[in-house]
Amino acid sequence: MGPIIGMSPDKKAESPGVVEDRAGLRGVCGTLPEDECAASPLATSLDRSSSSGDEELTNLNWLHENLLQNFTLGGPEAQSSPSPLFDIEGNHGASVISSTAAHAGDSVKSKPPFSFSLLIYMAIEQSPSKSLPVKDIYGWILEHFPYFSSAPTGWKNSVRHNLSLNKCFRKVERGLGKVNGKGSLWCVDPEYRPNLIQALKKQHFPSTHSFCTPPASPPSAFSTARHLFLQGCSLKESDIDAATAMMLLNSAPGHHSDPCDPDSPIDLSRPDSVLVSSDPKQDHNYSSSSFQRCSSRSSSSSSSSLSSLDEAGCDSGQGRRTGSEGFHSDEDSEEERNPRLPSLTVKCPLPVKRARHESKPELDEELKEAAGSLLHLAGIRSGLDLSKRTAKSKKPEKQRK
DNA sequence: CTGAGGATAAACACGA
DNA sequence: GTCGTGTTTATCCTCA
Repeated sequence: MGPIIGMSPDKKAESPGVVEDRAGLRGVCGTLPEDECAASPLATSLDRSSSSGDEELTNLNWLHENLLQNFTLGGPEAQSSPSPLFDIEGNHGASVISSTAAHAGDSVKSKPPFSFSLLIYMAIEQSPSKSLPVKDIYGWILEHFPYFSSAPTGWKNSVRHNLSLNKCFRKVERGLGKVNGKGSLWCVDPEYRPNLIQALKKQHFPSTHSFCTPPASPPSAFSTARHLFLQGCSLKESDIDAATAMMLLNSAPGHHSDPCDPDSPIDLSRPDSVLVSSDPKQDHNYSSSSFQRCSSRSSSSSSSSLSSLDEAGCDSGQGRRTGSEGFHSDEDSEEERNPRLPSLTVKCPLPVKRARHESKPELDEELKEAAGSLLHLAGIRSGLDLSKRTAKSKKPEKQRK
C-alpha cells in the first residue's frame, strides 16, 4: 500500500521554503536538548532533505538512521523496556514518536511520509494525557510538519475526517452530557494501537519477513528501522498471533484498561492489549489490505481464533462507518447494529467475544465489572444499561438530504 | 483491469 | 450569524 508512504508527495510537495523548514526544525528541536539539537541527526536530515528534494519522501533512510540513533540515545533501558512506545512513565514512546515525527517533519518541507492516521496517532501518543482535542492535533502536526502550515486548509478537514472515520481514534467527551459540543478529546483506541504500529512498521515495506527476521545485512533501511521499532514495542507478528490466542484463552475483562485513561497504559506485552489480526479477512484494523499484502502469507494461524473473535462482535462498539478507510471488517454490519457508543463506554474486547468460552452469567458479571470500572474512571455513573446507552448514543438521526 | 487504502473536497449538523 | 467541530459522502489517485 504505497499511499501511506507515498502520500502523493508530488501533489503539493513543493512549497514551504527553507525558512519554513528551519522553523519546523526549531519546533522539532523543542523536543530535544539544545546541544542534542545542535548535533542532532535532524540537522543532517534536514540538510539532506533540503538538498535532495522531494524524491526523498519515499526514501526512508532518514527514518532508519534517525530511529537507529534514537534507539541508541534511548540507551539500554530504552531498549530493554518492554514497550517503550507505550511506556508512559518512561515516555520513551513519546520520544520515539517525537523523534520520528520530528525527523519526518523536518526532513521534508513537503508532505510527511505518514498518513493522516499516523500523524494523528503520533500527536495523541505524544500528549501527556494520551488524548488531544482536534485543535491540539492540528497544532502538533503543524509544529512537527511545517509543511502543513503552508498547505491548504483542507488538511484539517482530512484530520477530522480521519478522526471520525478511523476506528483507531475514539472521541472522549470532555464533560458529561457534552455529547456533540466542540472540543472533544480524541484518543487512540488501544485495540488498534498495535495496528497503527504495524502500519508504521509495515509502511513502505511489503516484506514482513524482513522485519521478523532481521538479516545480518539489512535488506533495506526501513526494514531495519521497523525491526528496531518493533523491538522497542515488543510487538512482533508472532507475538501478535500469540497474543491473540492468549487473549482468547486468558483474557479477563478486568484487564482491559481504560483506553483513554493515561493512568492505565496499554501494555503491548500483555496479550489482552493486543488484538490484532494478521488475517486479512478478519483484520478490521489499520491498513488491513496492506497487512494482507504484507503478512497474510505469514500468518494464517491466527485467523481462526480471530474469526471467532470477530464473530462474537468485538468491536469498538462505536459503529463507525468504515467507508473507504482502512478498517474494513466482516462485521461491519455488526457495527451498524451496534451504533457508536459514547466514548468511554466499555469497549470491547469483551465478553461477547468470549461467549463461546465462558458461561453467560459469569460473563455478564465480568462485563458489568469492567464496564463499571471504566465508567467510574470516566466519572460516569455506572448504571450499566448497555442497551439504553447504545440507544442514547445513537446520534439523533440526521436528516440528510 | 480491479480492488483497497488514502487524500481531498464538500455538504451538513451541532454547539459554543 | 459565525466559527469550530464532527459526520458523511463522493471522487480521485496510487499501488499491488
